Amino acid sequence: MNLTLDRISSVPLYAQIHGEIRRQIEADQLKAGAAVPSERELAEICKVSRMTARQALNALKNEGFVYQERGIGTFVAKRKLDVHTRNLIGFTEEMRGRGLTPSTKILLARRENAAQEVAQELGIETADEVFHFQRLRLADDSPLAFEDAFLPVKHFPDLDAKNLENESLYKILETEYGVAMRRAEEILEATCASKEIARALAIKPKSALLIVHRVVFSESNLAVESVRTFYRADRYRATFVLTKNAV
Amino acid sequence: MNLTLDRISSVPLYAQIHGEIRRQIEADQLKAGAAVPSERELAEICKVSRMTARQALNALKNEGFVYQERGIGTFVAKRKLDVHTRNLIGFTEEMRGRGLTPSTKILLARRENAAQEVAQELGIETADEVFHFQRLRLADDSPLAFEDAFLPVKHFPDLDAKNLENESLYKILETEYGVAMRRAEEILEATCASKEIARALAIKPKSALLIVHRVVFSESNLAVESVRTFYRADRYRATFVLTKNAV
DNA sequence: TAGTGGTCTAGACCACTAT
DNA sequence: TAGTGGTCTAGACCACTAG
Repeated sequence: MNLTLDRISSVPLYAQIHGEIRRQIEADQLKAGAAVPSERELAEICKVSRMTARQALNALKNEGFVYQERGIGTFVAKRKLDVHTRNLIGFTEEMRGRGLTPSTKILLARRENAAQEVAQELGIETADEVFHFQRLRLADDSPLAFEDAFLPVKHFPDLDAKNLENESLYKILETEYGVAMRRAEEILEATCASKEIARALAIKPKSALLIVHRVVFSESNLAVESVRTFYRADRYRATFVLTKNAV
Repeated sequence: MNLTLDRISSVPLYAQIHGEIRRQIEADQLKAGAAVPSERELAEICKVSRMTARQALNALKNEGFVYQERGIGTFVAKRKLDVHTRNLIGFTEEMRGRGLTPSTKILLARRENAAQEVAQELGIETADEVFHFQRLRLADDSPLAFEDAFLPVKHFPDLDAKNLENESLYKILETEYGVAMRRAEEILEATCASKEIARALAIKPKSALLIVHRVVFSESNLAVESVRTFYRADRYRATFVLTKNAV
């Protein structure tokens, strides 16, 4: 295990350690079942306290990359299902992680007054304006999902003037408005495609769709986006890692 | 905030603090938006170190119950979607959490040799035996899901002799075999009901179904169960809370 | 300036596992 | 007995926010 830390960097030490080990697991340099340095070893290698090393391993454990056995050690977890750790990331990032090339076609982009349900989800008034975007999401140039998104205008003035077709929305919010995503609530359900959505996605009506309804919150707990994504069931499956006691 | 800890208990202090605050939030004694004691205050109240208080708040944050703002404080998060924190729990526990009465009808319970895919998911050989259970899951006496589950025989001898109809499977594994669940990988997808499943669930063929494919791992990283659950889309939606940097 | 959360240290004791 | 992870302490400095 070879690990050099940048102590001047603003990136916390535990995050550097976490990132390096995760990189080695993803690059298969640390193979499934292999031992990861123990907390005390890692602390010694990196010249940090045990608590800092522990924090790095804890994050890896919560992401499902390693597991720990008391009295024995820390080991790289075997993935049984093809689970891409589904963090809080946008479409663009997720598709790249799956080795696909994402692209987007904007079908609708306008300002409107918030419908009651949307206003409630975003924590705003129905008199307030929202951006309403409908986007067709493609992977390797073939339709994958239809997206219906709402964002509050007051927090993102002129968002509709940005290049939404080629830039990741979450990236724009972070770089242009300084709003970073922190948390999301998701509801997943199944349905059959309506004629309109079937046409947009180039599938037969009544084909199965996976609906992901997501409300995204910023670092300061602002509801930033309410979005429903209708995925073609034949091309998309959502993956999660669940852990007990995510402490 | 009124918090008394049992220092003799085997339950860790941070878990007691976490549990008590979570209880108050779920009972609406701590209302959305309300301030939770700061880390230092909580440490003072409970007579623990700040790191211990912090560990309790961290768990609440990862579960989406609170959010923290640097320089300001810790607050109870507003839930926008009707998200029941979907931890690593079984059907029985989940339904009770949703205020429904779960019941189960066993359709199939036998031993068989593991199919290749199942063997791979459970990390066993195809020559090894598995229990194969098919169960109809009901909520408030109405069909909700069809379940197809596989567990390795060698780790759970005589499991088929247990009372699977009335007891939670996960509870049996824990109390009878000392195997506690720690982690699961899940894949969610949408499909249309086949004739057989439609009949079992009392819905029309080709109705939408939500499939949850789950592989569950124990504390010692044993693959304990591979299960596919076919939920009626009209009666079930899966909910998640995602957080960035689950450290 | 006072208070907050974010990070980090250098220890400690415990229960557990393997040899 | 030696090593592991789980828990806990009593501090410290930092960047940030509010009044």
